[in-house]
Amino acid sequence: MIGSGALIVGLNAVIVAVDEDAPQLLAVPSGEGAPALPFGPFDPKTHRTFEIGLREWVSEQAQFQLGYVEQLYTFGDMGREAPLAELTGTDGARVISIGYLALTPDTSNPPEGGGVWRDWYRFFPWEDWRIGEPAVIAAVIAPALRRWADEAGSPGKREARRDRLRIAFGLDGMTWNEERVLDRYELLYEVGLVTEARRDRGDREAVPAGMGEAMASDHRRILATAISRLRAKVKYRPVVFEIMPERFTLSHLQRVTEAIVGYPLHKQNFRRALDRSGFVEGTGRMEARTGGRPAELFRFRREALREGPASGLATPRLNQG
Amino acid sequence: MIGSGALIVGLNAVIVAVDEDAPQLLAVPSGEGAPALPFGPFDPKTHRTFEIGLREWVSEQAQFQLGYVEQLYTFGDMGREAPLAELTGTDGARVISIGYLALTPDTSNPPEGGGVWRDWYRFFPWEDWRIGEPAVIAAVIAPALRRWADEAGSPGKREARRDRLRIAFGLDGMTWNEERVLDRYELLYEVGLVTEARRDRGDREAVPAGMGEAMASDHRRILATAISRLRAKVKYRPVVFEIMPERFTLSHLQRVTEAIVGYPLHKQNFRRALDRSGFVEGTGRMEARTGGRPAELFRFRREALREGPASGLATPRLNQG
DNA sequence: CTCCTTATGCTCATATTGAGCATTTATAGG
DNA sequence: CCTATAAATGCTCAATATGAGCATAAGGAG
Repeated sequence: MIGSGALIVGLNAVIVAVDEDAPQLLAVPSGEGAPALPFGPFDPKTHRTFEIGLREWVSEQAQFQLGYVEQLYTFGDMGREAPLAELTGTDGARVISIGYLALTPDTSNPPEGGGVWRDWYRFFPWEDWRIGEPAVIAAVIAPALRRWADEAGSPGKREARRDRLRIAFGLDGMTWNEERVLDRYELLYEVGLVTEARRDRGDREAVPAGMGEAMASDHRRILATAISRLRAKVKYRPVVFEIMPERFTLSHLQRVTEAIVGYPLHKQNFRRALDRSGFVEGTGRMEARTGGRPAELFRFRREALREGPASGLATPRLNQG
Repeated sequence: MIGSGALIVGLNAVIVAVDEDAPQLLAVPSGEGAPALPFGPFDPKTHRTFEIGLREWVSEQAQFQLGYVEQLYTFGDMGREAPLAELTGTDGARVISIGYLALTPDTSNPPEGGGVWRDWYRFFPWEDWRIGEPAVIAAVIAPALRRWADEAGSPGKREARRDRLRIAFGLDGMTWNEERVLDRYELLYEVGLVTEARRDRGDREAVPAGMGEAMASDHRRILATAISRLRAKVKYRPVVFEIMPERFTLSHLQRVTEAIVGYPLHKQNFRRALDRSGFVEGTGRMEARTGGRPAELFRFRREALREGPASGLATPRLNQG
């Protein structure tokens, strides 16, 4: 056990794969029961860089090679450690976590080490707009947030709170911005609508139903950061292909993209833009689909990265439900 | 002195202001002579969050309040510490730096603590395309990079190196992407064209002229990260206003934006887009300019943040020299 | 009073987007 | 073999957004 005042640097990985259409996240069990993100200590003596350290313990623990890896953010607020103590075996020390986003096309093998793949929308039900606005927003979130805004001390604060919730959740005619995943989570935390918020202040009362599954420590915040980053990134870098199999149909690519951004896309326009981007090329082979005309199998053209200026996939929103 | 094996977490701030038109950076002297970024240790006992810690020592050391602050990246590669030892008084310990970008409109007072404002292009001459392609690219960088590519062991590696330099520097007809500041710096470091690269491997031979001023430790890399981030961010968030004075002319705003992105903008189109964005409003007051028709003074409409979906300034490139 | 300089206004041709309609090509069931 | 269905693809059209440039307006300096 390490005494208080000490500083521990850990690495947390949000490992994302995709199972046909749902975005999947590698979760490991934690002592408390709430799922956690894979966590590994950073050892300054043996790890030359963070990324090397990360790849090393992931491949050790989960028997699993990471492909694309990107640093997200470093989390170090006081108060993170208590819930982590059990998980990391460090008691009282300040724990800093460097969060990483990792993408892999490899979802087949349920990885070793007790990890399981979990649909990320299980933790963020309000983020999935693929089949329209999630009911929990109108039923639970919006009313609770408005109540919270009304309770503010001064008229000025009330206005500030109202602005904040309108921007975060696209209420009152403002448009929903799918990239504000972290803003929304932090707002819900502050208002006390997610389990972690109550747990962290010792309140054992349950939150309303539909607010998603809690995670250990501040891992849900880290996941929110990862989703925000990934949703932004698909639009300016062809990262989706890091989680696609070698060959895929355009519909599959669309389903995966939709799963990431969280809203339905206009099929024809998605294809038109994809076509212009030059990111994919047909293989001539067909997929033996279920029902309907067979689709051609495409593959990612890595060369495209060298050609144009770096851009990602267009995500033409499909309006109307 | 702290023994090796220990881990120190520090905070580095890239503090940016703008002096009429040049982007300015707060630099402090380091023991070696090369300028450094302000650095402060992170104390887990007293700092509740990184950001609080950062603001605290900056205001203490530089007598100076930070406005906008954003975490950039956490740097921890082995080998950073040697050059830092002198600067931080820690010898042999592994030093991790959490880099922050801070913006302030306050450039007037040369801050306390020995810091000075420095034009950031002094460290990155090849990044300033405001008056056309910097001569050093064709004269020094491109030939050296091509030589490096030709020296690669296998044809495959040669091609990979060629691709890399073409993408990074927009050679051979590829377009220059102003956001790849970090890619370019890392490439130059790898090739040994910047002083830091040679210093870090004990080579005392000078680099070619025109490759910019070196900084302490890996601070130039941190600065490159900051510039990359800021160049990307101005396009999707109205962050420029964080370094503008309360009132400004549209030309001034344009000059500052140009200074950040590093290329000239098409004036009329810049204004048209700005106008549509609703970010600014005229104040009716005029600036007593030097030469030419007086310009109206504008101010940032903070309310605009609440209105549309979050976007930044359009940066319509002005083509032709 | 004229020229120079910078601020502003406007126009036009060309992409890019957002929405939908129309065809083509399999599979499943009489 | 013929027909209804389900997808995959192809195309069209109007509404915007973007890239370039011409034209005017308004001070200050000879």
